Parts: sequence; structure tokens; C-alpha cells
Amino acid sequence: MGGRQRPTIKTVAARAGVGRTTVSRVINGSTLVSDEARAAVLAAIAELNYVPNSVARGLVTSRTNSVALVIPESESRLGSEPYFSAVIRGVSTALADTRTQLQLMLVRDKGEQDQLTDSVAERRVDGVLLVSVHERDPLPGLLEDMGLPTVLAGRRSPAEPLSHVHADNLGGAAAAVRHLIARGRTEIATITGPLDMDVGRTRLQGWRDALAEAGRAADGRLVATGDFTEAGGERAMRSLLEAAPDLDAVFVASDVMAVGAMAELRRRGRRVPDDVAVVGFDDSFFARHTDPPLTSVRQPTEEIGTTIARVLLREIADPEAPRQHIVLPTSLVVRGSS
Amino acid sequence: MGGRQRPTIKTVAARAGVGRTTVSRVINGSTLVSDEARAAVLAAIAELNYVPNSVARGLVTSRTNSVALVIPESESRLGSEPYFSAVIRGVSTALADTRTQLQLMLVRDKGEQDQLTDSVAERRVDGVLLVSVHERDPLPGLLEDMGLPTVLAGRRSPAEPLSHVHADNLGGAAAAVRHLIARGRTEIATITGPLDMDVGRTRLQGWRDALAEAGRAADGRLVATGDFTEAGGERAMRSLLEAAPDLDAVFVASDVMAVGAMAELRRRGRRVPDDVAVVGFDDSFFARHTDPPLTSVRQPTEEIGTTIARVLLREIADPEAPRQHIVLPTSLVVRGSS
DNA sequence: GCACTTGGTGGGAACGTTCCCACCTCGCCA
DNA sequence: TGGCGAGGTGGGAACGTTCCCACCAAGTGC
Repeated sequence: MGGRQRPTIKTVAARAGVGRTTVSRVINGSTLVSDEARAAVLAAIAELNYVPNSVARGLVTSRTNSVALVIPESESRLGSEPYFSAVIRGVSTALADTRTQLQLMLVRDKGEQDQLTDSVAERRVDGVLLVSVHERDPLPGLLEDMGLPTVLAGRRSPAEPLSHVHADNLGGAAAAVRHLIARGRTEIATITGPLDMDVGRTRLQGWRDALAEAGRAADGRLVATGDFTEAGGERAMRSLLEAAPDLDAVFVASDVMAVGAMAELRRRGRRVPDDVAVVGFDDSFFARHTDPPLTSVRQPTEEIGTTIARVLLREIADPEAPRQHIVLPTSLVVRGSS
Repeated sequence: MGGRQRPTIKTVAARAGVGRTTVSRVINGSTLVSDEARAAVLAAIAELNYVPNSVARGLVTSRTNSVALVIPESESRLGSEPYFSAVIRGVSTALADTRTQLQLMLVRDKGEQDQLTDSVAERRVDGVLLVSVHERDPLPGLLEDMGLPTVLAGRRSPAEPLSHVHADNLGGAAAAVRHLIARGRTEIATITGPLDMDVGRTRLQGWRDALAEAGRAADGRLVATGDFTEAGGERAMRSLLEAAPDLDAVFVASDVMAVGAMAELRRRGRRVPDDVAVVGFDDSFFARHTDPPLTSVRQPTEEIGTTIARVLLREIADPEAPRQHIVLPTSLVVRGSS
């Protein structure tokens, strides 16, 4: 029992004693339906437990009511990197109200990327959200060419033509460095993110700006490049200590790298914050629990998620709408490490 | 330029000088096609840059090649709880090979749950993965009634009829407690997960079993219930310290709660591990970075993800296949906290 | 030389919607 | 009384596939 055949719009029409079109109108909220007809249809729908088949609808409307969220897993950080989880949560929140489905695509390598563009070409999504884009990422361009609404969390460069949303990386980084200066630190190093990413370059620029502001030179010995991983943070810290043994502070472009850096400092016998002050970026939930608790630049990660989703929905609804560029504020959360 | 009209199977057929059906056969890898016809079709596909419309295909095959992964966000833990991220990663890995799309659904409240069952009824997914199920969760039963292939990470009870995959919670918990006993601890408390979840009850039972094994009584004063959150861990630790001030060890059913518990212990002036040894569960990536580093029961979270996905794919392919029940091994990772 | 298989092929129908258009029935105005 | 707009309605066509079936040609066995 139970199963039977799923009712279709025809079944409902027959039951309600009206035509297919009228049922469709009721479902889609058209006003051109008499009250009696509407009531009859609604009753039939309830009795039959009818749910419209969205695949059939999608075929004729060529809308799927779903969007893709693409996360590069090559940077294998979902899991150790709370940033992505928070973005996912934000996106999901913004989508929940609109009955739009979320397709999650973790892209590992080249092959999967092809699969991704295929899957987009197959018309399985109405739009795409891209997280963590690199400067020479081919994907945003491809999507743009396909005419598919696309919104980025982050940007390829300051000249990004696509709609995008990101935190105030420049201001956040500068605030971190100003804080270190105010604490009396004199040799302030930095561990950057990947320099083929705008976020990496911009946070580095923030470090430079704050130093310049204070009339200090940005010494090349004080810069090491990381890759947003813990191991990368350790490596970068090691090379900084070699190049500039007298450093007394580090601004690290992510909390995960900061954790690696602190581990390396401990290994080398440097105390945090006594010998070396450390400031991270992200204000991940674990920043409160490191030893010592990590000072960090807070960025509204979840809000980045809700915002890209909303911008995308808007762009899907009106493809002619002008591209948007939204910057969200950061704030410094001071803890024991600085 | 560029855009034009998307080619359909008809366009391809015309270009290749064959019928629609032959094109379809080539696409779907049927052997009943002559080599010439196949070559012509393949050439036409390449020239026209044709990609089949999966929505149209889905309408006739009533398959969508996508599965839903449902995560209760009411327990708002994606983000602070790496478990979910790892499961997502595993699921995505297993799905990547099969061109199956992943629909992520974070379910907050009752309303969204209705939306979920609707969206399933709308035939938007071929199967469902459920994570973190509670004893009286209505969802698994609903899905079962709808005849939709469903696989759980975890289970509602030991008698779970649906296919499910989980870690050896009983053995893992017992190993943790045995370890504490071996360390000479005598008053071993536990902070449990929610007791309306099998995972909560089973880890508690593991604690009991190990104590019984050692000829010790499982004193009710030594049990406090948590909710898998950090704040819950703090609360539980506080009530344990009140009820049993002489405790010298705690087995905590999750790392996140263990972090809370350790914070509370520090606040009360108890040293870890000198005064109180702490063991967590999950071996989250941050366990290495707590102060002191946290001893924890490792569970193969990502593998749980790949496994539920594989079981689900199997069940979609063959709905008559017997339900599976898979238990994955755990192991104890000893660090400074015990 | 005839029936009978077997590999290969293509057209019609179906999947369950929405959209376009034609139509019907009012009430209103000249 | 006749024309006309407007509210309400329903049937046909279309969306782009796959599946069923009919068909055709070239063998194969008697």
C-alpha cells in the first residue's frame, strides 16, 4: 500500500474538475483564477498529496532553482579551515528562504573542473558561487562566457569585472600591524597567503601600508609566503627566523598558518607573546583555545556567504542588473598572543 | 556571437545525418551502433559543442543523478565541529567518480524539514544521506515510506533498519577509559553526548563497560550529559566538579566538549593532566593545538563520508539490495592531556 | 528460394510541466 | 441590440530527452 502512482497535474485537474492550466495557475499563484476554482484545486492537491515535479517544470522554464557552490578542494582546507564551513553556512541560510537548492562542488583537479563546466552546461544550475579564486583561474572567465550568473567570494584582481564580495583585507591587515606597533614592536614580520591570490596580496599590502604610515620601511627579509596551511605557516616561520632572527612580531594572514607559526616559535624556544607577538586573520573559533589564545582579525565569514548568495539570486532574477562589488568590515580581536 | 542557441540532440542528428535515437545510443554507450554512425555522431557532437540536457533526460528516466546530504544545522555545528566538514569531504570524494551531484541541505527547524521532504518529493534527488540522527527523528521514517534510498551516518538505535555507517563508538570509548585506568586514574567521570542519540548512549556504554571490566562501579555522580557544544562541555564539567570533587579523569564524548571542559577545569584551578586527565573523541585537527594537547579517540570521519555515499549509490542502482550496516574502527591517539 | 535470425536504424510516443492562443461569458456602453 | 473589453478557462504545442516498436538489409540454415 501507500506508494501508488505519483499524481500529476492532470490527476489534480480531473479531481478538481478543471483544466490543467488552471491547476498550473493556482500553483504558480496567478490571480486569474476564480475563487471556486482555486478552492477546488487546493482541495484536490491536498487530497492527492500532490507535489509538482520540478524536473518537468525545469524542462519548460529552463530554470532549475539551484545554484552551485564551488570550493577548490585542491587547497584541501574544508575541515581544517573553518572559513569554508562558515561560507557554506551563510550561503545555505540565504538560500533557505527562496526554495533554491545548493549544489556543493568540491573541485580537486583539472578533470573535475571539466566535469564542473559540463555539469553547468548541462543546465543543472541557474548560477554559480566561486570561493577562493586564484589570479589565473580559468573558471570565472569560462562561466562568464557561458553567460551564467556568477558571483565570487574574493576576486581575481582589484579589477574584477564579475560581482564579488570580500572582507576588508587591506584595512584588517593594517589594523593588525598598527596594533603591533602600538604594542611597541619594532621588527614586525608577515607571513602572507599565496601571492597568486588577491587576498594574499592585499593583506600583504595592508602590512606595508601600516608600516609606511608609521614611517618604517617594509624590509623584504620580513616577508615570507605561506599557503594557508598549518605546515606552510611552520615553514614560513622557520625561514623568517633565519632571515631575520631579531623579529619581535608576526602578522600571519590566516589563523591556521598562525597556529603553525606558533608551534615553530615554541620549537625554537621563542615565547609568545614575550619574545614574539603573533596576530592571525579570520578569528576562527579555535583562536580562543590556542596556547596562548590568538589575537586575530575577525572577518564576517558567514555574512560573506549570505551576501554572495543574495547577490547571485538577484543576478539570476535580473541578468541585466549591474555587477556588484561589496566589501565587508573587519575588526581586531585582541587576545594573549600579542 | 558565441551564444546562439544551444544545440539539441536533433541538431546533432541532422548534422551527423542520422536519427535522434542513434545519437542517444552513442551518448549512452550502446553497442548497437555501427562504427561509421558512431564516428559521425561523435564528430557532430564535437563540432557543435553539444552537451546533453540533463533535465530533459531526468524527466524521462526519472533519475536526477544527484543525492542530498542532510545536516541538522539546529545543532549548529558545521563550522565549529569538523566532523561534518570531513563527512562532506568524504561524500564528495566518493561521488566525484560517478558524476553524481551533491545537494547540501542544512536543516534548521521544522519548517525547513518540510521543505526538505517536499524537495525530495519533487524528485530532485535519487537518494538521501542523513547525518547525526536522533532517536525520534521523523525524517528517516518519512524517507523510508517514500521509498527513497536512504543511508545514515550513525543510527537511531541499535535496531536501525535502514542502511547505516558509524564508527566503533563502543570500542573507542572503552579504549579511552582503559587508557585512563592504565594511567592509574581512579575516579573516572564522563561527559556524554545527547542521550537521545545513539552515539551519545553508546559512548556512555563504552565508559561503563570498561569500568565494569576493571571491576569498578559506574557511579552516577560521575556522569554528566552534554550536547556536543563547547558551552555544554563547560556546563557538564562544572556539574561534575560539584557532584564529584574528587574526580581525577574525564572521558568526554567529543573534542569540542573536551575543550570546554578543559577551560572550566583551568578556571577551577585544576591542572590537566596533573589533577585531572582528559580524553576527547573525534581527534579533530585542533586536538593537537589545545593546551595541553588533547588525547582523543580517532574516528575515520572522512571514510564515514565515502562509505555512506558508496552504500547509497549501490542502493540507488539496486533498490532490492539488502540494507548494510558498517562499523569502522577507531583508535586512541595519546597526547599531553592524559 | 524461403523463412528466420541478427545487427543496425529511425520515427512516434511519452515524461509532466508551462506558455500561447483561442474561446466563452459576462457587463457595459453607445 | 450589437459591439467590445475583461475576467476566467482549457486545449494544443513545446521543452529535450529515452524507450518502444517497427522496419530493413544482410546473412544463415534448410
